[in-house]
Amino acid sequence: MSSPAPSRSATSASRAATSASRAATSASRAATLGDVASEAGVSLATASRVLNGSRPVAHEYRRRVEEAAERLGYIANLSAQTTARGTSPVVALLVADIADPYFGQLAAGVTRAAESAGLITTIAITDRDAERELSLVRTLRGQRPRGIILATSRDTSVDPSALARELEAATAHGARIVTLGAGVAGSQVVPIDNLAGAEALGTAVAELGYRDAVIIAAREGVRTSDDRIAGFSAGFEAGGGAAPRVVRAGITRDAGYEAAATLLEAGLEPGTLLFGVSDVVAIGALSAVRDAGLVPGDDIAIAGFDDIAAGRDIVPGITTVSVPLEALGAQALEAAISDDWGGAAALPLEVRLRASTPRRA
Amino acid sequence: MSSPAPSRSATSASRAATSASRAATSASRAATLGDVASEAGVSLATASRVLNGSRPVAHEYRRRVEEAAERLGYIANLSAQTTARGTSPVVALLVADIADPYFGQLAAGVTRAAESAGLITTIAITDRDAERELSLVRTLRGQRPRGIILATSRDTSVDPSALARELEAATAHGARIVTLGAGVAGSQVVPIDNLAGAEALGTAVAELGYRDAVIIAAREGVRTSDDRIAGFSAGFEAGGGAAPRVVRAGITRDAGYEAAATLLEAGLEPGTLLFGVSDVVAIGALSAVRDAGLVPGDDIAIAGFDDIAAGRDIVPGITTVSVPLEALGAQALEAAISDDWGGAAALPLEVRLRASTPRRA
DNA sequence: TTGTATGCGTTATCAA
DNA sequence: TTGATAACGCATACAA
Repeated sequence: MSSPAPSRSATSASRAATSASRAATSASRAATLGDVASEAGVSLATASRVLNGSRPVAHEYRRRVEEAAERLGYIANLSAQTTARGTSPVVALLVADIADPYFGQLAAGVTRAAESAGLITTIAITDRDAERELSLVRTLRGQRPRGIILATSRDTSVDPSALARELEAATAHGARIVTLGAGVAGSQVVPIDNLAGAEALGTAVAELGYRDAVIIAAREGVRTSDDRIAGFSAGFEAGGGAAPRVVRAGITRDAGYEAAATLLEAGLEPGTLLFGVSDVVAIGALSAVRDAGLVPGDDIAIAGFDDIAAGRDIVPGITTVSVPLEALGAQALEAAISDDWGGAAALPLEVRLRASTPRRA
Repeated sequence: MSSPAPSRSATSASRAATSASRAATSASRAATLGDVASEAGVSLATASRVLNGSRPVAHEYRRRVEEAAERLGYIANLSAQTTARGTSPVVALLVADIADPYFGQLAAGVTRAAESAGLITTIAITDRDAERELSLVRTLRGQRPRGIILATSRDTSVDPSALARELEAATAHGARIVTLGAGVAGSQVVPIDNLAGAEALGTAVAELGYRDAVIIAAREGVRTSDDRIAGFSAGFEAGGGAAPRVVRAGITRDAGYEAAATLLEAGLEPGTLLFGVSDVVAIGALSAVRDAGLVPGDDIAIAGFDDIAAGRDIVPGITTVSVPLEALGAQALEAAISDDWGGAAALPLEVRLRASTPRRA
């Protein structure tokens, strides 16, 4: 240990020392491409070429640059790269509420696909507020993202022109706009056939013998909600059910709970079906039914939409329509980055009949 | 309509025309600060000063610049700003799995706080893979984020030095590192007192009369899991319970389900308590108990940890320890951006006794 | 108060 | 193949 290092390793030893002292004072400054170049004794251009593999570089130089970069812990400055290249490796994702499992699963799909495409995902939350969405798109536009994925509620009661303008501007920046579900002008859309799915559900529960249904939905204008109302009603009536009554509550678990509780207080015919326009709503409703001392399924039936993972552990199992959230997220990313995205057929949604809607005697 | 425009508005009319044609051909190029400056007839510097309000600018110029920016739909290029300023308005968030409600709630807390601080959140998923985490930190480092928040499992069986080096490098770039829960070298830590919380839980259930418990946990080395095991065991034994057996499964709902199913097949004494180290695990276990034809709570008791929102609708209610996820996320963001973050006391975790652990006769 | 000029870290063009 | 050097879009020190 006290013997001098063999001369062969003298160089690397001194380099290690350099690197160590660098690390010690490293709170100072991050290594730049210039640092790498001079450390390697080559020009800036050559270093750049090695590190992003654009053009051929002699083996020796390549090696020296790579070693220097390694030694310095060099990582390219993304912002500088972006300004120089004029294109950034980020996709922006707008969701209504990331704590909602629906959007969580969606985000997982987007993020996973993005990462495997070497892209970075930026996420923003609209809290279901159209103004907020607008301002967020505006902000995100500053990033010059490769794509913007809108997984937020379309609200038909809000003038879409402001958003459209903003999105058009983003398009001018080279971003590709993708909307999930109900599309928006000038965007590619990854369709979700809420109408057909809800109709199939309506038909299925009518076939089970239900004749009275109340739909717990979002305020009028929320596209997804409205489509599911329309689809369900059509299917339900076609199957012999009465026209469902619609209660405007909201699209959260608590909204579902409150709405159902209120309905129950006002008196609800046993055998009535409560259809929550999303699983979280249905789950809330189910809890309200139980808390009212009734048996969900037997006394009051429940159905939802989405088939979120969290629903698996609810008892009774909730009848719902499965939506392949992660796959849709991946599809959205695909649409956002591929040059020749021919559009996609809506992925099939499947009705899942479970114990929350037993066959009526 | 066919009459000529009054001369007063000629200018603005022609500008409108210009702007319109711009919009028409707008797929071409995004407006830059230079465009705004020349449109307003001022220098680049003046335009810049107006738009980021740094220094005083004459009213007239200010107005012209603002109007020009508005007309052109100008939004500053964030990358260019970042390279020029040397600091970026982004914080990076690393989570194990964004589809997991635990991380979803956490992410919501971080993102909300970030937005209200004018920051953009970048999100990445480690899938609980330490190597992946390392490479993600490396990638994110390229963004020169203001802060990096690690909400991923610390794994004591993995050599932390590589990650530490990477984080140190990020620090050199000016990023502040924040870890949630078990800290990592060189980072600020937003503590989660898993040990104390679990101990309180162990004590509480022992007090309820439980004497036998099995802990369903992650593989050895996952810090959060290990802490909860240790804490629970200590509390349980202190309260008179037998030393709990530990089953290594995983920290997902399915892992909880499988582990519990296996345990039940092998035979489990009635009155045994199953403690899942997180609610998702406990929820899975609860379903397994039910699927085995037993009554969760009465036959086999269940307890979890986290008090995730999705647990509210599970029946029986799951005894757990509440962790203020959103608040912790907000706290983490605070730590990541404030210059004088003095550290924080661990937020109090509270035991919530529910029907899944009835008092034993 | 305004404008000029320089710099930020990269990439890409053009000679050599 | 390599190296100067001019962009990229913006911020800012300095001069006017």
